[in-house]
Amino acid sequence: MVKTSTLQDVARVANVSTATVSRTLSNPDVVSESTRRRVSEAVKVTGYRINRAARNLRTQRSYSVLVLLPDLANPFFSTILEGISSHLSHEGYSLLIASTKQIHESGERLIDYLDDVRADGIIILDGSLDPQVVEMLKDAPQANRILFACEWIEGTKFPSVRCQNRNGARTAVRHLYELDHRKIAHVTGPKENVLSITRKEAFIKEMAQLNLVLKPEWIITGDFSLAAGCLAAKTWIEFKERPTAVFCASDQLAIGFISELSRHNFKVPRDISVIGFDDIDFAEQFIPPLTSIRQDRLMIGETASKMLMARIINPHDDHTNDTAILPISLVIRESTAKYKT
Amino acid sequence: MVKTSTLQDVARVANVSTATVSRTLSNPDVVSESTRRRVSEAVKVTGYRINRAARNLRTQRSYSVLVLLPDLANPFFSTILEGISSHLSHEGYSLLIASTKQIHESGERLIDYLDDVRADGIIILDGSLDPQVVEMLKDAPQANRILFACEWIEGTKFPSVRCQNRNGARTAVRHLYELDHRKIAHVTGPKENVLSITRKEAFIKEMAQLNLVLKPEWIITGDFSLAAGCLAAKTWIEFKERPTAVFCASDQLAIGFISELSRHNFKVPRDISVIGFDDIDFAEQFIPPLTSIRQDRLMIGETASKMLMARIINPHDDHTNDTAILPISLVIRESTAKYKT
DNA sequence: ACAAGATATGTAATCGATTACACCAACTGG
DNA sequence: CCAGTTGGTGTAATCGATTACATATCTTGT
Repeated sequence: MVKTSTLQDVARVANVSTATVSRTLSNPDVVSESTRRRVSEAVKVTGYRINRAARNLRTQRSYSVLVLLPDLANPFFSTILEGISSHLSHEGYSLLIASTKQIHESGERLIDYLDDVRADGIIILDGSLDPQVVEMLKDAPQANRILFACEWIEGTKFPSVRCQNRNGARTAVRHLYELDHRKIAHVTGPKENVLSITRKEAFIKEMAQLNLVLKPEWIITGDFSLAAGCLAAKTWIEFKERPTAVFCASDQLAIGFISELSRHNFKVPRDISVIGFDDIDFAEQFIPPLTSIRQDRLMIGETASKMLMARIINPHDDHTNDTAILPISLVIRESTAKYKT
Repeated sequence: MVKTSTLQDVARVANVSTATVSRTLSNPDVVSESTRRRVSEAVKVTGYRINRAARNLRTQRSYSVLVLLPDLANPFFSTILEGISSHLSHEGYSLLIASTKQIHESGERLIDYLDDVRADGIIILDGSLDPQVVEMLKDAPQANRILFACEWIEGTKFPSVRCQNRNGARTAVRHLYELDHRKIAHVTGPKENVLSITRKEAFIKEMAQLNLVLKPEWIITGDFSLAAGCLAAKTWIEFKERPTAVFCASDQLAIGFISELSRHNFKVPRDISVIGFDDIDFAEQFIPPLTSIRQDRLMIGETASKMLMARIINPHDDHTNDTAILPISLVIRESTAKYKT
């Protein structure tokens, strides 16, 4: 450990008290012009750097936010993180990361992060968290420093940031409908997942709205992954009556689906039109470039960070049920095409 | 802020001093069996949670490690993070994340992160950091708590974890050679990047070794991105004499390359064999599935974390020039094929 | 039976920043 | 000319865990 200079050192050099130095740094308006100059000079001379542990202890805050992901290795989250990170660092906050897997393994309780003065708030990007864990959080007084992003937990009061999932599903179906598709399948995310459920419901509703026939087997349960997309493709191939289009609940599913088809010499969009959800980076570069429902992940991250920050800084305002729902957009590329009989 | 119980509270309940409680928790062997039981009981009753800020202040450590990335949104890094994260959390350490972009923007100096007692160590995943910034680090006494992973900075003594970059390039060229390719191009990463340079040099050397002709224009400068891959493809199309195979310095380059070709009705591997580097998740699902040089990113992360931890815990051992070089492997898929005249 | 060591525990200083409170000087208005 | 206000600064307590040192009790060997 290397000795760095402390407030005391600065105070000595500037010939003022530590209180004055502290004030100068955190609230410059209350000190006189001349003191401000002397202190600034002293800070420069001594190379003073604040000791965060000391400040954290005294103020009972950590000036950092924890983000929980189900799986760090999933590229879907990285842009969201980028959004969170840039806003936090702008506010002088640090970003802590943990995966929910590890939380379970290590037996730590989520609330501990808040109790420990390790994090001032938590952003959860995993709606499939153990309900038991969430239950414990719900009534805790610290619960107002927790926020869900992308996913959320139905029936709880935690604030959340998400995209227009229903509208996304509706838009996808409409797009296919306008391309003259009438037999449309859907590959879902994980069975219990809120996103899966929301998108599936909206899909079914829109199909009904448009008076389209929807055979039950055309809804194929997946799990957002490439592998599940491959499986779904195999299912599609086996159908006697094949839908001419499919709405996949994630781009990864769509990409897996198309890959598997091409292994069996089917072509997209010649044999089937495929639309994904998310518009991940690869969607554009995939062959064929993937038509998708775009979520602005950077904005999701930023919005989440801003909302959480507001709650941290102003804990007594009533933020109950704050929910931000961000717009989606349809990005038309080459995996969908006019249906030709 | 919610009042949580402190060491004092536990001490009162267990009817011992705070010193004893502290010892019981951090060094159970030195207290008697009966005290241990009483304290454990008291901890349970009071719901005691350690206050990290207090411990950090007293011990002058933060029990956290900072990882610096050039770009959080790049999926290449996420698996490495997963590896780091799982090891750190296992050791009771927290993971802080920041992107080097922000470092530059905010004008913060790297060393500040260490001084602030915000991090006990730093893992840098960005070899293209401003040399000036690195220069400042070099002679600092805290320098032994910095480690590079994947990338590194030539000529400095910082320890690093990386893969066999030379061997990777050599293996790629060999693979193409064995498929009877004789005219082989190379798309590089960013000009100044150590990885680019290392792989390029190894590429050139191996071409010479095999007595292959290498026209200067066959080495196309890129930057690891999808977009650069597209550009490189355009360059290839323009060649009067087209190489029959290309070694791309990253999978993203390779995927961009192939995508662009297919937009111009070229087919891989019919018209050209393409091999990438990294073996990212998408490589397998791409069409055609990508032949690539595989790096075990999980292991890179874990190894980096372990090495750094050793230095943090045992700062006086001499770790100078520690370098771990992890093996690569050739993953043959369908983007490379026998050359047919 | 007693010195010397081992074992278990308590006392209190300490890490470094923040901030309530006290204080003083300078100014204002009647 | 003085009470009251304002602005600027200092004093010292405080946040909660760790740990050097002191103390007390118990072994053990001779």
